[in-house]
Amino acid sequence: MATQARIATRLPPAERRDEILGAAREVFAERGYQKASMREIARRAGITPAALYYHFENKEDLLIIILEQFSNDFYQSLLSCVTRAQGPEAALRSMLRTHIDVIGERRKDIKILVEDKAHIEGQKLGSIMRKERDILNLYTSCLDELLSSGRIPGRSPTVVSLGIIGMMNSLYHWYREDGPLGLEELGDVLLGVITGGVFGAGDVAIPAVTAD
Amino acid sequence: MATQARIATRLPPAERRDEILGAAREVFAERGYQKASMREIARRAGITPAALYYHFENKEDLLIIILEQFSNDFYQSLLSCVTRAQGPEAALRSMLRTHIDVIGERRKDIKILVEDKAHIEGQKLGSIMRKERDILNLYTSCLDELLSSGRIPGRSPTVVSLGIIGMMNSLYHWYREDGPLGLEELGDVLLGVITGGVFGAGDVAIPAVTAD
DNA sequence: CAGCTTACTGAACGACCGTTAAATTACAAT
DNA sequence: ATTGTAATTTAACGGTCGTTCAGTAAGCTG
Repeated sequence: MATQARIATRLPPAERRDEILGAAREVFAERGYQKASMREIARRAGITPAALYYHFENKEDLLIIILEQFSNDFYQSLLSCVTRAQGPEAALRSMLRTHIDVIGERRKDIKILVEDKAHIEGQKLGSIMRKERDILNLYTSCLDELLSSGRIPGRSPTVVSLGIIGMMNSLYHWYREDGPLGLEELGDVLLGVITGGVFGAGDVAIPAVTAD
Repeated sequence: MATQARIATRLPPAERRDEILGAAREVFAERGYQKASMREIARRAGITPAALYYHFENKEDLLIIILEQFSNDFYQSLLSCVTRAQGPEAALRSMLRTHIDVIGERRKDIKILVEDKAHIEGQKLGSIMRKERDILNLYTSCLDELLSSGRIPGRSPTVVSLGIIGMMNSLYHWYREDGPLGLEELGDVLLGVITGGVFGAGDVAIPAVTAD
């Protein structure tokens, strides 16, 4: 009811920026970018709409910063899987686990990335889509290696990667923290399907060299 | 430049309705429901914004009708796969193929369903989500049968189904009609991954009873 | 041709939106 | 205490949106 304190407690720009970005992430994820209003973002950040424009250029700027931040983090997480893993097979497994973890931890971000990236106009969209392409390439080069060493059948790595990413990302639609299955169990199931298929046993039954 | 003919040629309501729904489908798919304007829909339908309200209640009404139509069609297509197939395994394969075909033919509809259904408020949303649940159930009961007859490993059919649907639906994001691979080839790859997994041979290598 | 219904138009209303300019306050340094 | 500046507010502009309503033209019926 009360419209809060008359004036916002003054904050160093870095902190205020973070609070605004946090509020924007929430509102974007809840309402979608188009329906999200600057007034609502400001309200949640505890400041006036006009104050947003002291810290950011405009609404699209908020979206861009959120998505660049997230897609970079996401890429780095997956990259470190490849770096640390011994061989493409272990790398693939590690990436899938990490992918699921990231979606669990940052569901709002991935929803915004998938559903609202299209509303970015101009060159900034390119930079984000390039990062997405980089993520795709992490999967495809993994599959390329497995393919050329004859450990997987000859299917288009790009299409397989896109399919995998599609399945992983679909998690944000239906995963509920209070659901019957935890993230790890969901990971077991999806990882099993991707590695072994519906009819295969998944992790257990892979006729691979590097099985544990 | 020219704002078109002064007055729209008079049309029987059924035809006009279809034209409006077609225009709405296009604009919703291109811009997203929130950014789609009634003025733009009217422009493409060749009539005045006000005329929309002679045929439909409001903007949300357009969305609801489009999505109810599509989700019903979608459900019926998948249901007929189950009906016609002999046994759950053939049914699953048939459903996957049909799923891919539907996405190829009605990419706009599925995009609207996935991205904009959340903007429907009230009881109508329930009816659409119920149809989506029905679609999910077609997959899960298929997997249930396979599970209870011991032909697939014991993974949660619901989670597997959601994963499958997620992978299938992701097609609408990246499938391009003028891309290097046709829909059928994409279907081969995805069906292979789902049935046999990344490491398995897919269709070919299934140790199943009803193989063709 | 007259009259009635049906499909559509023209014009506007009120609401909300992103954004900006100028005024104002909070705070650190002096 | 005073000043200077950095952070925020107040107030408003221009624009677009969904929607409404009174009027108008089209086309069938007699």
